[in-house]
Amino acid sequence: MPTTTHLRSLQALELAVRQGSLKGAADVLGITPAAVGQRIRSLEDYLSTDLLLRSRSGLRPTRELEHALTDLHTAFKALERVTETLDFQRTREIHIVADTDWAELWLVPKLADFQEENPNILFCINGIGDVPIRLGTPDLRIFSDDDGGEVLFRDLLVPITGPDNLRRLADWDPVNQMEGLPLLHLKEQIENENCPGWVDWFEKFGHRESGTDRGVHYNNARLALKAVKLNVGFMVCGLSLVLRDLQEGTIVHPFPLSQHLTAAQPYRLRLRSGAEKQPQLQKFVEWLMATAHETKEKLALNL
Amino acid sequence: MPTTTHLRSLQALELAVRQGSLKGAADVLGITPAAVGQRIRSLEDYLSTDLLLRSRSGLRPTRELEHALTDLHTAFKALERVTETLDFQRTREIHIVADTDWAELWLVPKLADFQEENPNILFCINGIGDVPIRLGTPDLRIFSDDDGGEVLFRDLLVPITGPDNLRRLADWDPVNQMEGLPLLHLKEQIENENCPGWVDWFEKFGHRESGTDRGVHYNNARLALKAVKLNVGFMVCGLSLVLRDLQEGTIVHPFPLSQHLTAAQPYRLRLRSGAEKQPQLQKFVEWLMATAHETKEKLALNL
DNA sequence: CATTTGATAAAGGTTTTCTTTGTATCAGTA
DNA sequence: TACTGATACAAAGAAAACCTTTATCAAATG
Repeated sequence: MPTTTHLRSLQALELAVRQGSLKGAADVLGITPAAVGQRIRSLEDYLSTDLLLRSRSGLRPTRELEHALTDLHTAFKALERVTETLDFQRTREIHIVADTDWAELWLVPKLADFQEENPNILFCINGIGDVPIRLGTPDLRIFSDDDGGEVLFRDLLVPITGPDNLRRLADWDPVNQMEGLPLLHLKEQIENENCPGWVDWFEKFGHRESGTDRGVHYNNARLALKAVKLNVGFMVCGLSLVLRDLQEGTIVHPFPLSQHLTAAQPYRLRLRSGAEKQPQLQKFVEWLMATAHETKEKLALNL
Repeated sequence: MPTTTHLRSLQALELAVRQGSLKGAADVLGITPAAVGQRIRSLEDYLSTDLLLRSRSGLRPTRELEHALTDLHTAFKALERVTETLDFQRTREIHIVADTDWAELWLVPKLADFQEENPNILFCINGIGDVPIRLGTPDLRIFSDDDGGEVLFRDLLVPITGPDNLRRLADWDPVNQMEGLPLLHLKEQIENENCPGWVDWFEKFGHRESGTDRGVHYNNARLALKAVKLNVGFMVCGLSLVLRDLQEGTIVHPFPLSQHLTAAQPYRLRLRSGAEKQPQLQKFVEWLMATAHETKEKLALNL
């Protein structure tokens, strides 16, 4: 009962014949041509028979090999079907459920970098992305709550507005500078005890006394931010979510950043159990932690 | 185009299902059950799906796996055929052509030790053995000539006889002790210039003057040795070939071993080119050199 | 209840396998 | 013919996969 050895050699061999070149096989396998050559040579040595007639312009199986070729193809075609059935490609996907604002304004803009490095990893974030949503536990959950998980960073909440609105401030009441100006609120800031907004900010830093809870309510930060950029008014927003906008000048912070509130909870990352063993998630989490760390440092600089 | 990874895991998986136990698969693969478990677990981790329902009494594939099982079997059955076609089993064989006497009296008796350690390696020595002879170059050639190759040891040639014959010596001519006693010759000793026999021995050490080339001729040492043990007469024989017989007392050397001739050439080992890369030959050559070294030292002790 | 058998876990070591780097060879082209 | 680009080959060191060992645990067996 001969148990097959040199499986990887056989795989390389089969591919090399199919592709007609070591290079071709190497590309498919995602390794170097030299490695493919070594795989095949090692089998040839083991059998002490030549299997491939090599030439620059294409390969040919030797007679020895030719007799085995049909079975060889059969085998690896079958294995490919196994591969598909067992859903190997799932291991190329990452499914994330996260705080909407954070996902839209922090994660997604930065994700392009990661995907450039890892074009084969597909994402599904809050149900949308490269691949359709799946049933079952997502790979990662990222929220600003106290349910545990690894801390990414704790956000700062600061007032922002469109650049044109700065002028209006200057002309205004010298004591209560914000009095009467249009406020934008996030639904969450109103409803959620732990999500500080204008009310808390005015309470702490002054600048306005009346109607601190009045103004337009937005369902999510992305829309509110859009409005801010159109100079609709003033909002209190996670600094981490708008660092780039501030840098680019599409929005401004009318008060010193020292006048900020601190988020009740940091953003935390929770990994589906078992997920830490999957290579694509290892990569992604590593990148995520590093990128979050960058943000954390930028926030610290602005204190 | 998903290229299949974890080939060995899939192999282990397939075998485990077929055998119904990790242990069974391990035995077939020639590795430990723990290793089989690891192979399969690594795939399960990679896919983050269970594939096998383990229990002491048998394994069952999970539903996930069940769908892939047909293809999995197809694949590895096909690979087995490939294996056979490419003649993997040749790599379990060692084909030796060697000096007949050396093979029969030195190699074969010692070979049992090696085969005990390596029960899967099959031998064909001078056309006979576990497997039939093959066309083409044998893996090893071992002869006492000057055609090059690695030296095993140089034999000493000494007179031997059956234990009962010693008494006859004692009663005999005090000067020419061997005069008139029955001599056994090997055909080679007569025909081959470089194969010293009685003629050369008497010439060098005396003990007999007439008819040193007379007596019975044998085609090979094994038969002659058999006759010696039956006290048929006296022969000159390679010491290495009869060390054990001397030790056991089934034969004796009537003269001090210092009265020996030296073989014209040592035994030399020549490996078929390319053979050094085959694992079974590496093992065997290593064993052979070590064992030959032992013999060499025993010969040196007897000088 | 003791024993045996088989699965599991962790640690450590070994072997494979891969990448890197540099060279040689061939086919097509100027 | 010399040049150029693509490919195969070789060797060495690095990385990853793989295996063994040892010990533990649980079910099956006597």
